[in-house]
Amino acid sequence: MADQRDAADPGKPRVRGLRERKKQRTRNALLRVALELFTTQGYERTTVDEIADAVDVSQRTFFRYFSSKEEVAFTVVSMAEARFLDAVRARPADEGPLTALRNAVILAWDSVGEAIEAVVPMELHMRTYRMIESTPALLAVHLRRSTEVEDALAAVVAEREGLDVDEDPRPRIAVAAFGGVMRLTGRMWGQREDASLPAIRELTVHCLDQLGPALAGNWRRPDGDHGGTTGSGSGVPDRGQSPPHLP
Amino acid sequence: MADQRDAADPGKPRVRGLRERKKQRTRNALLRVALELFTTQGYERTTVDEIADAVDVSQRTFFRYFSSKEEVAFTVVSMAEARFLDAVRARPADEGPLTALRNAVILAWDSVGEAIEAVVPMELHMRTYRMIESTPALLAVHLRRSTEVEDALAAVVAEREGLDVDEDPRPRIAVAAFGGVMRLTGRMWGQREDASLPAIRELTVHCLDQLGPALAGNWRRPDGDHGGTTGSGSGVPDRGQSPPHLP
DNA sequence: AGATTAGTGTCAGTGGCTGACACTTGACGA
DNA sequence: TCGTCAAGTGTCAGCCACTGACACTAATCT
Repeated sequence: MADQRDAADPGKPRVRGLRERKKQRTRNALLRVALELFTTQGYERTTVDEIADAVDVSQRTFFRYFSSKEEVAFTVVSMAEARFLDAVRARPADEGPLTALRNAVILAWDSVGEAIEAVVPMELHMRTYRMIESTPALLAVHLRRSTEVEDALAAVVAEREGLDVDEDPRPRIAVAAFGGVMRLTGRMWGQREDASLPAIRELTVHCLDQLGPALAGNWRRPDGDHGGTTGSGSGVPDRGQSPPHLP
Repeated sequence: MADQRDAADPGKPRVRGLRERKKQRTRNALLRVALELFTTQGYERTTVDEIADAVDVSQRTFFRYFSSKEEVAFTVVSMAEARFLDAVRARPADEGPLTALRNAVILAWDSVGEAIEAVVPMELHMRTYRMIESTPALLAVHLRRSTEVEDALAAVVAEREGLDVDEDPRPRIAVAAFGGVMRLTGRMWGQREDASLPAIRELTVHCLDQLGPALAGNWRRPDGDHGGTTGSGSGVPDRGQSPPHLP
């Protein structure tokens, strides 16, 4: 989104005026205080007035920095999402869709880690993530935001494969399945003790590796492996006809 | 949820008192008026006062029937979800997970249709669904509700297969992938002209049938048709190793 | 008919969020 | 250096979703 450096910019004086710095400081203070309060008292039990008072600005000012109470909760998550999207776009064109997604998500964790740490301590972000997952109102928004990412993702995948997103449903379907697994991963991450970067990566890989098997026929035989899961009309009623006994 | 008939109850006098009937009438009036206003003026531009006034009750009364403005928008959707869950539970035990889900969703549409029509005209419900999909605040809630359904679904699937939902991730993953496709289907339905029951069924089947292929290796070959879509490790990257060149 | 109680209206108050307007304080040219 | 300009902020008034408390009306029960 907003890039730090300007066109004519030598060394690294990212200061660009007192005004700018003050703004940055206020914004960051609001962000940290908000997340701190959210994660300790709970999201609903924290009022915007409280956050504003703690930073010693008016409520009105809070809303000039963040368009809503929700937005501040997702500030850091947004950054991570943007990084991931970039990572997918950077994948070599010869990788298949799911391979590219998979590799991107694995690699992105590092870059994401840095970016986060530059704004809030990693530990605070993890607490925030857990809070989002366990607060219904925020979880709802989180899921909607995720589908927006998935939309962008589908567009990228479609272009890589030379398809039209609105013609061929496969990009969207693949991304939807992938997204489902990623959300599940996120949830498991939130419940875990070990939230280190390697652990996250491993968990991600583990879950993604089971996407294929999970969709294969029956699971009772350890590795029964039937040809077509749903595609080939093996155990499936043909063409949506012949509904077995009505209820 | 609330069942209509009592223990000792002959013919079909579902009246059980004037009070009860009045309540039912008020609730239904609030529901219809709300959906009508939402779909014509938009959700955000409709105030609870407006709804209450139109039914000639106080705002306070509205909130005694519906715990929030959102809830009234999802009343009918809830019913449909409940029907679908029942349909899955009713599937014979010998069907595989995805087959059962697929057959259930196909069959459920009929039963769902009746149930809806008993409360609001089908046409109003369809407009409502479109509104939910196109109103960010409602879409968010819709997605969260969907994941709750998916959770219940995962539990059912796990039990059918004799697995523990918290041990084996496959039920959740399969349901997540399925859910992703269903959400996509819902979205496509909302955008379509033809919203008839057969059309919905066909669309559903079509999308579900592509879940397997979409996850299979590469799509550039028109019908590479790998025997085991994803089950056989054909197009799927091998075991999560070898992340290509680091950034 | 009278006692009971479910259902409702009224009122006052909280919290998220917005528009309008006046004031303070960095930025910048003369 | 000083005044001008405008960005950033505080204050105030107000809308809307939602809630608790309490009094009142009317269906139900005895």
